[in-house]
Amino acid sequence: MIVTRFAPSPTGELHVGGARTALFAFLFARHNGGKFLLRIEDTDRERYIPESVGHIIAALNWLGLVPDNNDKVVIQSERLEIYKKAANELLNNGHAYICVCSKEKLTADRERQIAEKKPPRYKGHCRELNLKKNDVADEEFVIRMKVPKGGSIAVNDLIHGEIIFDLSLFDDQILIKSDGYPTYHLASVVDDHEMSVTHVIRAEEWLPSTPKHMLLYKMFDWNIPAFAHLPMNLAPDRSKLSKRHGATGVFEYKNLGYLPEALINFIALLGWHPSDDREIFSLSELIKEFSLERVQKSGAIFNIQKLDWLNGEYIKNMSTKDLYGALIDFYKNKPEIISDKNNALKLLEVGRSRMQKLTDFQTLKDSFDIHEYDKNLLIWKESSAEKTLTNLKLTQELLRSLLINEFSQKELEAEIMPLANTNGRGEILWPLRVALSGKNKSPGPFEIMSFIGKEETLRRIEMAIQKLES
RNA sequence: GGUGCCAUCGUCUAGCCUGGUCCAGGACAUCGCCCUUUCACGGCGGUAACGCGGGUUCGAAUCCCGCUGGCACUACCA
Repeated sequence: MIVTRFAPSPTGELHVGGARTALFAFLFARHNGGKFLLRIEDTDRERYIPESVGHIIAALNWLGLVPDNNDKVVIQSERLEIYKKAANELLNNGHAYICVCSKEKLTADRERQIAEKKPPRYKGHCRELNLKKNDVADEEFVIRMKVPKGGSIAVNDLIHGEIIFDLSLFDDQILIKSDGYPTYHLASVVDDHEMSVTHVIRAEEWLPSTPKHMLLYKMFDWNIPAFAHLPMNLAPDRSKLSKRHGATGVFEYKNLGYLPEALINFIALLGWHPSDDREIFSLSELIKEFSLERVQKSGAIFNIQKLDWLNGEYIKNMSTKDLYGALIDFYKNKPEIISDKNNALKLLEVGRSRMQKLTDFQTLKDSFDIHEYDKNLLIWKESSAEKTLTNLKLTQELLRSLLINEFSQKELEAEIMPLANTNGRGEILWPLRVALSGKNKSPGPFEIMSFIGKEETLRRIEMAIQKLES
C-alpha cells in the first residue's frame, strides 16, 4: 500500500508552490491506489499562524486534493510526547546527546567562522560530555543527533537518481529544541514512520538534508521510505517565488477569478508533462497519466499568461450550467451581480467566449449595457451625419417591421445583411453597433440585439437618432 | 566560502536512458494574414532554443570531462 503525505507548515495560506507539491503527492498516491495524508508541521511556535491550518485545509479541498485523513489531520504540536520518547531512545542508545551550548555562543561561533571564511559548523563541545537530563535545567538544553564523523551516505532519489553525500560535512543536527518542540528533521521522520508513509514527496530544498533523515531512520532501525524531490517553482526572474512577484496564495488565485480545475491543470504542467502533446487534463485524467518518472528535474517559472489561457479554455468548454454555478459561488458576496438567472444564462450563451477569468463576467455584462456617449462615434469612418441618420432610420424601420419578438442572431443577420450589403456594411452596421453599445469597442450588433431583445434594441436606436437630430 | 542540484525557443516543455528518422516537435506569449462594422472568438502562417569548450564516434541536443551560469542547503525555520 502506497502512502504519501503533504506536510505544510502553518505560517500562512497555501502557496501555489505548496499546492504543486500536494498535487504531485496526491496524484502519485491516487495513481497507485494508495493513500494521501495531510500533516500540519506546527513545531515553529514563533512563525505559527493558527488560522492558516483551516485555510490550508480549505484550499486543498477547493482544489479537489482532499486528503484521506481530512477529518483527522495529524497535528505535530499534539504529539510532543511521541517525539520526546523517540529522542530519549536515541539518547539512551548513544545516537544523540544533550547540548547546553547557548544560542548566543553558537551565533558568535558561526559569525566568527564566516568572517574567517570557514564553513560555519557546530564545534561539538557537548558531543562527548555525556550530560544527563538531571544535570541540566529544563529549557536550557537541546538534544542533538550524533552524526558519524566520517563515511558517506547515498540518497536514491526517484527523480534525481543516486546522490552521494559526505557525512563529515553535516553538523550534529538539533532534534529537540530548548522549548521542548522537535525540529522538522526529527518530527518528520518520526511521523512519516508512524503514518507508514512509503514515499516522501517534497520540494527540492529538502534534498540536502535527506542524509540526516536517512541516518535517523537507521538509528531507529526503521525502514527508509522512498524519496522524490520536486523541482522548485520560480518567479519570472528565476528567484524563489514570493509575495513581491504578485499573487502566490491559492485563494488569491481563486479571488482573481481562476477555476480550481485550471489552476490544477496549470501547476501539474509545471514540472510534469506527458510524452505526447496533450495539455488539457482534468484531475482524474492526471491521476491516470501521472508518473514520477516524467517529472522534470529543473525548476519551472510560474508563468501566469499560460494560466490565463488555460482558464479561458476551461470557461469556453464547460457547460453553461456549470459556469453559472461557478459564478454564483464566485459572487456569493456580491450576489446582485448575477441575481437575474435568465439574464445571466443568456449573457453567457452570447458572450462567454470573451471571458478568460470569472471576473470578466462583470466586463461582459457591462459590454451589453449602454452608457452616455458622443454622437460623433456613430459616424462610420469618412461617412457623414446625414448618411448615418438615414441609414439608422432605415435599419430602425426594418427592425420595427419584423414580426419576430425573440431576436435570434441568425434571423437578425438574415434580415439585416441584405440591407448592409446594399448600402455598405460599414454604413449600416457600424452606426447600428454604436447605437446599441455606445462604445467604440463592443460585441457585434447581432449579439447585442439577441441579448437585449426587440424593445430595448428599438429604444437604443431611437436614442441614437435623437442624438443625431439634436 | 563549502556541499549538492539543475541547464532545449521569452515561458512551460517533447526529444536525452536505448547516439543517426532533429538544419530540434507542441503549447503560451509575440508578430503577420484571413474572417469581420469595432473588440474579442476562431482559422492559417511567421519569428524564436540544444549555455560554452573539449573529447568519444563515420555521426551527439542525446555519451564522457571541464568551464560558466542559475538555484538550493549550510538555523534551537520549515
